[in-house]
Amino acid sequence: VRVDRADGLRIGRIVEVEAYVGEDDLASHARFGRTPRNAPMYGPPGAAYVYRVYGMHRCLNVVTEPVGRPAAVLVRAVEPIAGIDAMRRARAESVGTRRATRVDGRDPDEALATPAEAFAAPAASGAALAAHARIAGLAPEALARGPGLVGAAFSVAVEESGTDLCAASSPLRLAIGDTVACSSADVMAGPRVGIAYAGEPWASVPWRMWVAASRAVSRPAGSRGLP
DNA sequence: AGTTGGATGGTCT
DNA sequence: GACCATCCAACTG
Repeated sequence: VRVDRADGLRIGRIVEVEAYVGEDDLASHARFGRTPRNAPMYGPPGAAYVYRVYGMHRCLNVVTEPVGRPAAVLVRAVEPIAGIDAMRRARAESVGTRRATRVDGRDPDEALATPAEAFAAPAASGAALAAHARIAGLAPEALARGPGLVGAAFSVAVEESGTDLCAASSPLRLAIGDTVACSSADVMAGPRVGIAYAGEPWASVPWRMWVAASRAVSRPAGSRGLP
């Protein structure tokens, strides 16, 4: 995946995904049929489906099936390759604006006007400064190690939902990388995360897949620190 | 190292 | 009005 934003190019290798296929998949956003939000899932493959979760995080999906059959793959983790500083700034901005709002009671748009200011955050609260320092110290593999973190690191916007990820003119797109190489033996599969509500068989079907050797794969809460 | 609760607002019943 | 395809900080031990 690669994104061309104002502050430069960011590129990463997708190392973890989850598949959501069809309206009968009770874990899928398409389980209620077509709605304004999930409409891109019913559109042409290769498009983005971006949605907001828990009121704050953005998740990036890739539409995968022909028109009329709703399906998408959630990008759960990305191994940064280029634009790592920009990813750090984007991560700090997303956390910094939230903390500035909550802690200082300031308007987020005024509190941290630019990504650079967000990263430096000289006027931010102690809590915001701590968050920025933490992100500055993260290993590159930890910058997009989770679906919400991918959205933050690549500054994915819900307004980009439905855009073509395969067009060279798109700021956000998929591209064939240098290290495509991955035999099926290098890829592990297991149940999808955070969808227990769907019930069986959907809660257990092994449609989460990840590159076994990658250190950028997400970890369950409680074992999130770098080894 | 593992668990818990808070943030936060669109989306769908 | 309830529910999240989540992350983080603060807490326990």
